[in-house]
Amino acid sequence: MAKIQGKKNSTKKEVIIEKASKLFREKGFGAASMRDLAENVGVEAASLYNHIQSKSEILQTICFKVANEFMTNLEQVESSSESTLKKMEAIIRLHIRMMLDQYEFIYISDHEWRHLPEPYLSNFLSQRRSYRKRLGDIIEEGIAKGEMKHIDPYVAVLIILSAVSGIDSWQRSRKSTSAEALETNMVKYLIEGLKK
Amino acid sequence: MAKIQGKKNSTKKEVIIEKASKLFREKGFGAASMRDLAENVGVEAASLYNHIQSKSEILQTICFKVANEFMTNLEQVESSSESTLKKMEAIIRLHIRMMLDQYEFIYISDHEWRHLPEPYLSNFLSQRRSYRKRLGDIIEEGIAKGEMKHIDPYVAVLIILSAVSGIDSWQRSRKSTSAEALETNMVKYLIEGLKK
DNA sequence: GAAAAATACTAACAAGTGTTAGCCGTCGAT
DNA sequence: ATCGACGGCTAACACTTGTTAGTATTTTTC
Repeated sequence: MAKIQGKKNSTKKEVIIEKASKLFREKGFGAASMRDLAENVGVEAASLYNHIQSKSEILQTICFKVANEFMTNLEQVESSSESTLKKMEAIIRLHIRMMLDQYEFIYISDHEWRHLPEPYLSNFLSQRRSYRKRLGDIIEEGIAKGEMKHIDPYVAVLIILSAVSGIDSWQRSRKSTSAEALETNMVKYLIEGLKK
Repeated sequence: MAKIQGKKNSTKKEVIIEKASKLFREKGFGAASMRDLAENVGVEAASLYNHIQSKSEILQTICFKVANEFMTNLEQVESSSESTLKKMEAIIRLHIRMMLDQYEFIYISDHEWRHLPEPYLSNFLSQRRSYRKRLGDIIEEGIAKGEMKHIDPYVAVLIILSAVSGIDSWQRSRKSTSAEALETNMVKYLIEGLKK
């Protein structure tokens, strides 16, 4: 029953989702067609439906895979016994690294979630809201403990998340700056801005 | 020859572009249809073509209007005789304010430029590259003059532009934080991260 | 090797896409 | 009063969309 198609030991469904993520990023979810996708997979459009149920199921899979991964990692950080600054640094580094090596998935989760059908859309947004809230709580704690400067936690979260998400416009022109330098400099900037 | 339709003294073409910007933001350029737009304007789809030439002409108009506005303001700042820190602060404040009161236009210019047809796409991207380069030059000068901490200028620009662009996800949930507080806190964070 | 399950294909659907042609009414200018 | 431009309308075009039915072909299981 299992199939070992594609390049490595991955389901055809996984291959489809991988190709789709590349396509969705390039053209946007709305402008990417199933016939486009089929051609990239090397198959006729109708054949895709033996592995997936609909176009938007692909989007759902990608968005929630990313959301869950971030959520899981946040819980791990939260339950650690580091300082609040170290916690934020860990989260920032994680975001940067995921952006670097799961670029396509994260880009789509960041930019194409608008096209999720209900009730997934509401679900996704509520998960996102919760994530940001919990990041804000860490910063609030950091301020209370005197480890961070007095700043609106929500604005700080906004800046941090937007900044790492902006790496997408670096991805193409990765000429001058290396990945390590990018991470180092970003952490420097973003953490210095928090420190008291 | 001029017509005084819409609400204020604005051309019908301007009304169309305004409605379109709202629609493109909500559904994305690809998913927004001309019939959708027509309905919002209060007219049949075909009638739109008495005022515009194509769907993508609308996108071009919006994208280049925004790009030119930013470019003009950058030139003004560049030619001033303020310190490099003041220059960056002025630019950041300008970005935030434009994001607040020209939200729809800027959002589209930020997120939907991918759908520009050539040669406008290349043109747009080159203008964007130039803008970032010149911002980076200001920061480089700030470092050389000892006003800013040693940081990769390109990364700093990336962070700043992404952060202000991220205000879009604030726009909807503008409950807790006021516009002034948002600006104050953002400037605080972003400038503190630069200062030596 | 036969039976069964999985997955490919072709053809087609109903709906929606941007856009054009051609027509008709409403104005302001001559 | 007439002309001509303007801007609205209806119909239609040529295509693309996501998706389904039905059938053939390949692959797995026994």
